Amino acid sequence: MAIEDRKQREREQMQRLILDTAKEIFLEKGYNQTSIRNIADKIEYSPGTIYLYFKEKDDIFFALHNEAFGKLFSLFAPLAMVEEPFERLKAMGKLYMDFAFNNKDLYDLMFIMNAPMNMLHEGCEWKMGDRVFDTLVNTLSQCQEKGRFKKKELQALAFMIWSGLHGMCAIYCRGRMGVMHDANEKEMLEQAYTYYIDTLNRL
Amino acid sequence: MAIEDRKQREREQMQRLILDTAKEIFLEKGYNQTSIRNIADKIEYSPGTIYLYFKEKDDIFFALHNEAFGKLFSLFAPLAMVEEPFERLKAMGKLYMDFAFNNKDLYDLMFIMNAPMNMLHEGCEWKMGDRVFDTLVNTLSQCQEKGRFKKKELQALAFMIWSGLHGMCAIYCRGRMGVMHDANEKEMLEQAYTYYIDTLNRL
DNA sequence: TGGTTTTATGAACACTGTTCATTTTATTTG
DNA sequence: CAAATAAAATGAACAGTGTTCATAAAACCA
Repeated sequence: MAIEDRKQREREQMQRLILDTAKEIFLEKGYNQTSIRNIADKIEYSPGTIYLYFKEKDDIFFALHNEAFGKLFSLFAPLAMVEEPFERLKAMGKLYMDFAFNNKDLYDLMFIMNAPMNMLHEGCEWKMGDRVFDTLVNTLSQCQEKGRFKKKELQALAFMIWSGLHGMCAIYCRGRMGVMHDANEKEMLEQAYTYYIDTLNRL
Repeated sequence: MAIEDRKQREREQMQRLILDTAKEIFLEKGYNQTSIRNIADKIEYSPGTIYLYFKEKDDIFFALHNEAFGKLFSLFAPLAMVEEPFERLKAMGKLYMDFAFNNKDLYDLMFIMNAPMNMLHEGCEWKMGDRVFDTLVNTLSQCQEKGRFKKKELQALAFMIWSGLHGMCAIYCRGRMGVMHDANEKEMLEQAYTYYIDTLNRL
């Protein structure tokens, strides 16, 4: 039935419209200012309509969180070209940090905010996080095959390595870099990253 | 005038009552459930009264954030006993991580949430953060005097080292440890910490 | 005791997420 | 094409939020 197809298409268009508008407001004014009414106003529909397309507010943010991961994955794609696993690891870390620096609010939504995680009901896995983490674990595994990170348990090692990057990004995103009083944030992040790579190199 | 003293005392008692009650609700039901009305109900005052003792809601959370730092500092106090700076660094890291694990919500309030940071008006320093960071920088400086961390810029090094710890704590606090599917969270944090120390040792 | 200052109140304002009876629009049937 | 049915959109209503402020109560001073 062609009508059903169109209806499905219209439904997806409406969801897109809501998501795009929500993202726009979110990136401009933050999570709290992105209210159902603000979204509804902007797309010229009533608030109730939004609930015909998303079960609750954080469903919208979960969807945006998923799309933000899509953006990160597309940045990671060229990494497949890098043969040497440790070189790939270093490039991946740089891409990860640059992503956080250039997309502060998206990074926050993906790795810090509670909103999207509240949508994962009990025992339900965080697919996007898993995918990033698996990529890291695989790379580390290949590093290990080449003689690096000897006798290290991969999960814990990956967790530690991820934490190093996330820590810098999270401190940046949540405005705690002021402890380095005069320092320029970007320069500080870059210098810290070189030290970070230094530690991985010696591990 | 003795009456003024009493009034001042009563004022402080009221502030204490509000803070203690806010902390109680916060630790039990989280930030969002800690509303002015919930606090007012519990202490049997009207909502408006709270605004006679705190300018706004996040003023209360800024005060709680400060007191949480007090708790961390008191845990750090025994570190002064540890002569060897690198040993002190390791002990400090362990205390920091244990604090986060045992006081998830307080750690969140101190190092992740936006609420208390919003109270630091433009150009106003984050004293509590500064104090922790300075402690770290000093310890690293002493490590350097003993020949460790050669040719490393202290601020950036401290930032990187702090980030490693904060990353693990933040991933834990914000429920992103599920990527290590079966793993026990506490065990994982401990193993990652030993690897982390390993990296510092080789730096 | 009377007047003044301090403290407390709770209604009101402008928001929030969410629900649901009602109305409008679209599709199918007679 | 018109009537009946199904789908979609509405916006008022509910229970909540932070915050303000005119009013009322209490405490203090003369």
